[in-house]
Amino acid sequence: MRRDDPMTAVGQRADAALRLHMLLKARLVREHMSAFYETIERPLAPVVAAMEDAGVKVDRAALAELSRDFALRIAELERTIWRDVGSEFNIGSPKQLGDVLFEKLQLPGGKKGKTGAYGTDAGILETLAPLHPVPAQVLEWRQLTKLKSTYADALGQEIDSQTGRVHTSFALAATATGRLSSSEPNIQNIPIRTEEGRKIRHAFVAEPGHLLLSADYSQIELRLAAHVADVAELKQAFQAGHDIHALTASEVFGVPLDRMDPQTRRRAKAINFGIIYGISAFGLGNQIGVPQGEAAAFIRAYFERFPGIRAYMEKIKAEARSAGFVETIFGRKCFIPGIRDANPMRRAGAERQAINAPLQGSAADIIKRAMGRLPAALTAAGLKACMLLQVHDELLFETPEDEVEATARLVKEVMETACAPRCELSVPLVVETGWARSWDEAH
DNA sequence: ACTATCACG
DNA sequence: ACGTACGTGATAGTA
Repeated sequence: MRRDDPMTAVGQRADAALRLHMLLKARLVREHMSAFYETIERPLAPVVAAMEDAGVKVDRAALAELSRDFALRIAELERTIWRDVGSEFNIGSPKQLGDVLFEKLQLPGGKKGKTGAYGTDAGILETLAPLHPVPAQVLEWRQLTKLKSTYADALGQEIDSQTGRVHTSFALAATATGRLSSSEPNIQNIPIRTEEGRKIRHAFVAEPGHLLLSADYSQIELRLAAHVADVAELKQAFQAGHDIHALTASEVFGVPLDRMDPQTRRRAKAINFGIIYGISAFGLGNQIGVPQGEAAAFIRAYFERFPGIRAYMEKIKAEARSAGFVETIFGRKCFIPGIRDANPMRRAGAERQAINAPLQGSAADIIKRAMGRLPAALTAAGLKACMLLQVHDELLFETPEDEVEATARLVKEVMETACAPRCELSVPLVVETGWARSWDEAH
């Protein structure tokens, strides 16, 4: 474009967008991704735009009260920690904390990382907790400062003073697997796992006369693993609605189902997570607190019971090596850049990505497909529900109180049949729904 | 700008 | 011997 071209700035932008469109469309055709794009991605854009525009109501006063409560408890913990250490220091400085724990208090632990700093993350502090009161106090201090700074304070600043709502930005093409991401503020990492954290989630509420409806896929990635690896026993367990972690525990550890204990089931659950992540003995051992050798034995036992899973992992790694990418059930390509790396460690990391990406990515395809269909389905049913948020395997709606049950039934149906008719699964998808005035109670 | 940490699925 | 669980984003400290 010449500088003296009479075209306006707006016209130049439109021209650039048109050229970019032609370029990208040609690439979609060349790579046979047009149908995928038109089915999954393009219908999603207006849906996500409407979600961003709608926002979600957050109780500013509740967050402010939490902030004050957290501040008091943080200050008290700070005094206790300083007293037990015998000096004042910045607890939020990993450097100073490392010096305190491993030099001043002489707790056992080593340097690590290329920076030569002491590690002080939650796993390490948990290991040290039986030896001294300070590590557990620091863990609680960290939890409360996280909740205060990231959620009670920063999230509170994002609330629109007119509407009382927060409006996130969803990125549709930011991740390697096809998931959405959320930022400014990120509403895909709102606390839920601890009682204190749930107090934050409790501040996400419905307008008067309305309810928040949550619908989430149950164990979707594990179901997809059973499907793509074609493991008869796992598929049957999902078809029968059995407890999959208990079944895994029974098979791997030889404990009869009617005598299953929580500890054994918890280990099996960690193994199942490991399968989705592209399991390693180090990672599993670290997660469940057993030596790497013991974890390796668990993995061997698992593969003996479910040889189809191992076969699938070998197949998908070979596919990634030859093509440089793996595919989801709807045909999305997930590129695996390090798969031919000469460095064994980096290559192993890429192999875990190759195992995980089709599972995480297929789950992303499925929920995107459901999201693309839901607005029209709701309208056709005469329901006024508004889709607000997506958190990877969960959708959150705001509905008039008297429509919530009908909406829940419709949403569940659309989500559970999201694969049809293009790619039928050999395992059922199950969606659980719940509703309440607040997001935490809707679960 | 980078690192460590931690919130979520 | 090495040193890793998969995918994100926000905050505070460090340099």
